[in-house]
Amino acid sequence: MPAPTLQALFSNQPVEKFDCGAALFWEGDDATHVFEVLEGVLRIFRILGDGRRVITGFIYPGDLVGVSLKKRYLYTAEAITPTKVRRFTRMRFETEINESPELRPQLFARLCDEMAAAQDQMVLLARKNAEERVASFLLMLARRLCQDAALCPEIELPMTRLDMADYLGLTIETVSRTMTKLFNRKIIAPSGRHAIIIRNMKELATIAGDDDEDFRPTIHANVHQAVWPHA
Amino acid sequence: MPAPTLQALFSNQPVEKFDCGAALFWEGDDATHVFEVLEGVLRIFRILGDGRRVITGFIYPGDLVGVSLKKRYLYTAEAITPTKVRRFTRMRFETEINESPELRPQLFARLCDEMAAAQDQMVLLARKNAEERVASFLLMLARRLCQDAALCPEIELPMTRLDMADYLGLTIETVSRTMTKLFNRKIIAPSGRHAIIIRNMKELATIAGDDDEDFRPTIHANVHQAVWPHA
DNA sequence: CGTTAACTTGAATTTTGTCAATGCCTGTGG
DNA sequence: CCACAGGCATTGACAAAATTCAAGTTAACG
Repeated sequence: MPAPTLQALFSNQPVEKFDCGAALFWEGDDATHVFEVLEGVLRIFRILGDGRRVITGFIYPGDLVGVSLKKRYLYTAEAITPTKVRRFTRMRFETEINESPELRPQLFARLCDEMAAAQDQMVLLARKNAEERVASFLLMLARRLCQDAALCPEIELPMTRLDMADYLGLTIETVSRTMTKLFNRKIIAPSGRHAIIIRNMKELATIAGDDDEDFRPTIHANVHQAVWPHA
Repeated sequence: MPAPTLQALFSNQPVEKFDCGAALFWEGDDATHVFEVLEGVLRIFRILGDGRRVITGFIYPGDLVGVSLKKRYLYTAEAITPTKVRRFTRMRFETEINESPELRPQLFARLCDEMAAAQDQMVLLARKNAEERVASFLLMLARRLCQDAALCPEIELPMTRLDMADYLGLTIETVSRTMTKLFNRKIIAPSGRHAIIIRNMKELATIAGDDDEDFRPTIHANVHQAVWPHA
């Protein structure tokens, strides 16, 4: 018996295909299934009452969708490219996880990664300007798409500019202008509309602010001394 | 033997006190312990290289801190008010969780709640304006501090305006101005500097956009048809 | 009761969003 | 294989929202 992994768990399930724009599930649907993505890219998003859309993540092959949830899905998952997935019922998935001491920590680790990504995104949305957001985004893709980013500077952007905007909390125009600026500064180069080449990874990282996001213990200590008066 | 709960798990650990401004741990520290908060309020935050601060959450009694993590803490946790906590070593905590089929789903549920909160926050930061952000924040506190919000309209705000600003992705001035507007419109009333009274919960919820954040399936279907040209 | 930090308010500036027009891929059909 | 249509992306001019800078005001604590 091979070492049980999350991938292996799904490997006997039939493969399903989704076309561009097709939804795996909708926000508010009963959370009945968990999916593993084999091929393709998905966007997961929520929509406010007046139509504003927020993309909370992009899903790539190897990722799971629909795990970290409640009774109902908290977001819609939609294919950006032709996509292949395998699925489990939620109940069966939970049983399998619960019964396997090997699988549990794997799932836990994934949730922690997801949480870490969510926090990075909160930092981006709360305090980074347009240029920093776009740079951070491109850098994240670069890191996700290949381990040694220096080796494969070409990055595919399967999502539209509108997707990027709704992920970065910007408008499509601001994303476009910011990309143009990065092109002009030779930090990236266009490679068709849906790919770029990173020409200056170091500079991109500097702009993104991913360089030295480090804490500086001596400083914080007395800066933010909040006082609780009604003790 | 009583039904095992996460609270009970900590109940034999000694109680530790932290003063205002004291840190339980720093971003980047080895993640050695998990904490349960008994009393007080904490802020958890990260700092960018140039000093910009992002508060990713406020922690109240009953919450756990330091769980959803990697080798190192991803954020600093600092007491906003005099705080009492109990702690476990991470290792011992993991063992206990792993050995208890009752505790595991409880922890899992908490992580899912945390993930859901993180997504709400991403929506807030990506697409809501200042007024919506502040209203959402006050509403969240109201819901957290008492079940039936109508019954206890007074809400304590132990954090400073700067804390609120760094949580909401705004400046301290914008938070102040927005609060003033809500005061003038009689939606909330000040109760000292560190508490408010909600005078019109319904209106506050409308402003926050928490009313009808519902999906409208018929609309999305063909709106965001991204195309993948390089198939 | 005075000192100091926190908060509020105002005016000017900057960034990003909005609206509108143009340009360019991409996929389709001749 | 090429021409064309339609969506997507880019660009520009203007408007709006939030930030920045600069005083003032208030409230907590010694």
